[in-house]
Amino acid sequence: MQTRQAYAQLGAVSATAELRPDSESPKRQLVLDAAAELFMAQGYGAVSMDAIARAAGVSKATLYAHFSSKEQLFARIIGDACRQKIAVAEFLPADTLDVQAALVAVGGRILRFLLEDRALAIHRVVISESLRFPELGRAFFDNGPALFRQTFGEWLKAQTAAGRLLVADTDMAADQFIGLLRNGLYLRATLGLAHPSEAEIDAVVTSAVEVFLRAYGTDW
Amino acid sequence: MQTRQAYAQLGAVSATAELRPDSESPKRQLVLDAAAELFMAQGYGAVSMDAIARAAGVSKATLYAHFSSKEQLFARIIGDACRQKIAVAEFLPADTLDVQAALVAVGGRILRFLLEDRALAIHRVVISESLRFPELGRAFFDNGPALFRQTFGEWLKAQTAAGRLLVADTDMAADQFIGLLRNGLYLRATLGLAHPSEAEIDAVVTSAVEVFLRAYGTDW
DNA sequence: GTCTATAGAAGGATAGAC
DNA sequence: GTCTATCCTTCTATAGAC
Repeated sequence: MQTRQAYAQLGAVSATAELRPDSESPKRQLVLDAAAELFMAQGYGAVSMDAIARAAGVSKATLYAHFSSKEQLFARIIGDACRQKIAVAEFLPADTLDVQAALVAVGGRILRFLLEDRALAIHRVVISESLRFPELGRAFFDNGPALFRQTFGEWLKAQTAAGRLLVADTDMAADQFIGLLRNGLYLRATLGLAHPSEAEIDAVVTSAVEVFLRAYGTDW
Repeated sequence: MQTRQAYAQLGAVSATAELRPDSESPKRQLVLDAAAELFMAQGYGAVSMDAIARAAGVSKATLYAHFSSKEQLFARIIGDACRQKIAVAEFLPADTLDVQAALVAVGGRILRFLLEDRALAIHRVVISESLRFPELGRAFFDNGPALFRQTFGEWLKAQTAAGRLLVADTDMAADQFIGLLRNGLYLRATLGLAHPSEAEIDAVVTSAVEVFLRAYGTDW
């Protein structure tokens, strides 16, 4: 049985593989991995093709045999990363009676995902280079925040129909839920100032759900 | 009468001057202005010292006579920008009876400030370069979000003492208010995807205040 | 496909004249 | 202080051998 799996992406996750099972060339994959690592850690400008070739253990000529330019390689790497998925829907059970528990579960999942090193790196890179590569900003937004907003918005609508929530503007409410999660803690992590503790994360999630339910709950 | 003016900075605003009335050299100021413009528009890596000299109308040698390196010039420009102030306190009247109106006023002010081209540019640059220049991330955070959180948090505390709000954790609540404002609309602007309309801004502010008051108000 | 070697351009920084 | 001219390094990209 093939279950319908709804995914919503919020940034990216894990390696750059999988989307391309045609791993024809092993060296090609070495280049992709090395480039992903370097670009995400340091951004476009700070990484040279020499550095990528060195890290991948191939020559520059080989690198250029597979990718026609630095820009193309970068766009490919980050574009792919933006299309990686995070399973969110499975944290949104359609038949839950405990809305609060569901929100805490999905909120914790989202915030922890956003705080992962890789997600932070992609967020940084996309913001930095969205002017030079406008298609990346679009890919990131469409596959990340916009997709989540739709998935979560539909769940809010269903919960409202079931009488467990009172949400009129589901897009706005979904954005607000994210906003409540992605607060000062997240900003600090984005700026590389501090890795938040599990306790801090839990506190943010708990409080966010509380605020959200006071605004949109039926029994508060 | 010299009124006490509390300021909280959220990113930066306007030119890079003022902090340095010792505008000894006119050329020095030309360099600072040109560098600020270019760095904010394109980031550190994409801007060359040649380009700055050209835009400022001076030679590279003159540029290096005033600033010892590209890194130093960049850190100086962005560091100064992070210390620019936005007046927030004047939008937080201590004696207001209408909490909702006060929140709408300060919320609109904050969101519109954050959406200014210059504030967006600084936010982008600081995020991009916070790994290469850790002191910038710190300066931005301390002079921006952290300062606002303190100012706004104190106001929330006063309102709670006056019985007009019910806020226990003022830091958390202040962060949440910002988070409610800085949602999908802001992200879209950060990525250069769309300049939000005044109507959209107003809608976000209104809804944010509504949620905030349902969570922390006394008569909702 | 893969390598070594290098062309050709651009960038950061400086020397030396004025 | 300011300029012109230039050094040296690094970068992207490619030629040519294997």
